[in-house]
Amino acid sequence: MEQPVREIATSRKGTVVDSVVQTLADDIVSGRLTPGTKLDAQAIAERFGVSRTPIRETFGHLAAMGLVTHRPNRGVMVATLSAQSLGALYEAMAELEAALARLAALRMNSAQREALSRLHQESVHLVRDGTADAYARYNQEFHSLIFEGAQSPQLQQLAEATRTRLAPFRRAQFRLVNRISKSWEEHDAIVRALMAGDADGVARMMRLHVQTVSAMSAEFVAEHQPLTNDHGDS
Amino acid sequence: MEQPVREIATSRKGTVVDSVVQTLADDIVSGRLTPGTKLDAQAIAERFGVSRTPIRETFGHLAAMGLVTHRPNRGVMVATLSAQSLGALYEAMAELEAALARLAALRMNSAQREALSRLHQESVHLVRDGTADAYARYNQEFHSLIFEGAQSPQLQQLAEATRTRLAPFRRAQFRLVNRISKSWEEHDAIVRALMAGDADGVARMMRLHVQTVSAMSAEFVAEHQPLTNDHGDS
DNA sequence: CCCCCTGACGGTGCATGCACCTTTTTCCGG
DNA sequence: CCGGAAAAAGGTGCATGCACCGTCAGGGGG
Repeated sequence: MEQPVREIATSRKGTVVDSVVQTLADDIVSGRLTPGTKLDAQAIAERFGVSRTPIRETFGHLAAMGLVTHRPNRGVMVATLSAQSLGALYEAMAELEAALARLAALRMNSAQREALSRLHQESVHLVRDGTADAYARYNQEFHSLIFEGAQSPQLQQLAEATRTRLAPFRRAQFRLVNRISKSWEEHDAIVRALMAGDADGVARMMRLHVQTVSAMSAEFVAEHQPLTNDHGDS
Repeated sequence: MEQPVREIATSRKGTVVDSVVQTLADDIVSGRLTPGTKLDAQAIAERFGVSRTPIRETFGHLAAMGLVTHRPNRGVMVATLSAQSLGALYEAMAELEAALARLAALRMNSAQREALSRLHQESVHLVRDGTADAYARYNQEFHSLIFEGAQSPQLQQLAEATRTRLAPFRRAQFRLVNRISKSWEEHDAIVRALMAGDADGVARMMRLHVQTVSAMSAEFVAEHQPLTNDHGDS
């Protein structure tokens, strides 16, 4: 037996298990592990050069995040979502983002408003000649700035957790035709209302914006991902 | 050495650890374990007649719920919240409940509206001659009916999780003078707006209602609980 | 007298081993 | 040849043991 290849870069951590959580969560969020994939505790343990005990703990964390589902005595697999569960998650996301946007409209200081406005304006060119990835990065930053502007750490955390759960299913929504330009226009309306201090208007627009994304994503999933029944397949 | 007394009632479940999670979570939520209490893995293991391994996993679950904080190599303790963290949590709760109330106003069917209205009307007498506990139970039921009426499972779950996190700190807010009658009046306004289908109004009132509870709770905590320093944690 | 270093102690984090549950394969009856 | 039951194989859940880290007490140096 040759020594196993440890993926953990620096062992200077106070926690071995958290590294694995980070890595696996990123694998799922980034799509390297697709929904439905079964996670073999032994294989992962060997992959990280640790025993199964911390891996089991890792699975617990991932399950708590909703990234994997855990059936007793039957292992864990990357979470799959039925169409309605996905819709429910998006609805939650829409309400969370609407609430955060409303608070942001009430609380952002001038520097933050400036930063948001600048980011948004500088992204105009992405609409015409940006890649889906580049726009996705801008989009992420846009929403993050609003999250921070809301100055509501717990609500922000809930939104980010929900965003993480949704990540495996939002993979490539910006590839849909015209989605980028529509998205940018929605952002534009949001920015203008936010600058004007129209809190309720911002909330309403943000809710609609996320709902639109939801519809797009559902469409995309329906086209590209044959199944997604909650559990129990074959 | 007599055999350890197992607290787990029936062992006919599919998960030994979940029982412990349930029990400990309930101990914390109900106040039997107060914030700041250190949890000794060995003692708990013996108490439930199991080894430390599943207890460690249990701790992970509780930490994920935010009920305990986990310092690496230094054990876990029942979560304490600083005043500002508590405020942030209540703010999140207010926004979640407002969103749920708004959806409930849009989606509740007549049977659900009827049930809510009846519950609320039948609780009138609690204002004058009910105990704090009795009113707390009605209050719980009131909010639960609205949660269900919103028909948004994910958002409901977030709200319930947040409610659970807050539980250790809301212990006896209804003991404050006049709180019960004020609370009932707020509920009354909410019910009337909800029956009228005024979604935005319901949301606004619910947000204010929870914020009021927040202020009461903060006051109560300030009076009865000397300290609570914390540090955020996943 | 106070501070810091050091050694012992307690407790956590992880490895390993074993029992049970699930699943699959095989064998027998129909 | 096919269906079902029983046994084997694989994997999960938990117990136990050990190494490392954090904490605290005691002693030596400043």
